[in-house]
Amino acid sequence: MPELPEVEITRRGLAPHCVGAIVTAVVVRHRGLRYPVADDLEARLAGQPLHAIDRRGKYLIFRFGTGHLILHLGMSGSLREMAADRPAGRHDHLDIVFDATAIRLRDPRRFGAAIWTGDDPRTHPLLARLGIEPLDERFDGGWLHAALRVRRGPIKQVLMDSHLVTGVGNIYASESLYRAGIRPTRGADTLTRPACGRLAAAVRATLEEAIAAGGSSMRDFVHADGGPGGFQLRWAVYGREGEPCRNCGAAIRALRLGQRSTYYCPACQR
DNA sequence: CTTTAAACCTGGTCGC
DNA sequence: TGCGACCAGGTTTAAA
Repeated sequence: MPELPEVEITRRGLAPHCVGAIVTAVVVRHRGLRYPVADDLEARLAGQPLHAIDRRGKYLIFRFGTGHLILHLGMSGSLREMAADRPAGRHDHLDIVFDATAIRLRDPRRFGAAIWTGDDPRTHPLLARLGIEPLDERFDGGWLHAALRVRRGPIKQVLMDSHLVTGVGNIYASESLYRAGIRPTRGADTLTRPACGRLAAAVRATLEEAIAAGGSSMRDFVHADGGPGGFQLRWAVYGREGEPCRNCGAAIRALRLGQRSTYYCPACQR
């Protein structure tokens, strides 16, 4: 479900409800996430003040008094703030309770993760080697051009490598490449410096627009308050095989790249 | 070192 | 209606 914009929207939606509050209880209903949820998570969190919620790529980092809870929403996860006594559904695996309200993790496919660490979370093996944040000002044409020089393979797959650039998922990769006028199959090391400038700007603009629109139109995405993701944004190419390009009218094409659906306009993207 | 495929898991959709 | 095949926003891990 979530790429970087959805994770960021979740972060912003949750923070006002719980930053500064103290954890009164933790409920784990299913410990079988991508990694087993630690048996002592409840004991670790109880009584802890929540100082902040940060984001690194698609990971959320909850900063508590004595350590950090690293959460990932995987493919189908969502986090919502709600009344603590609201009945839990089949896929509601984790609650962090602050008096009368709770933050609830729902994740049908259970590709998500909830990991406690007492150390600096940025040194955690899952986070330590993540690539540049695409919204970081250092992410620009020059940076991208230098990075792509040594990368083989289709630009779309390279763009989705979280150890190069973190947060760009399958949908936004297709959308950004369309915006930049670059074909997903183009060899990453063949992109010119100007093309890299267009691509870096396109990635940034696509992500920022999605955040501003409040979560784009992901199928299952729900806001931290439970409202729908807002359907203000429509994809330019994603999921539109056979439909006309909004720029030139050509039929959008689909192909598979690294076992992932990929969409592009054969006329606008070279 | 790089690049690619398999694995994790549930649920929805489509064709027969 | 049922059943199997296939698809879905991610990322690690193992294999080549």
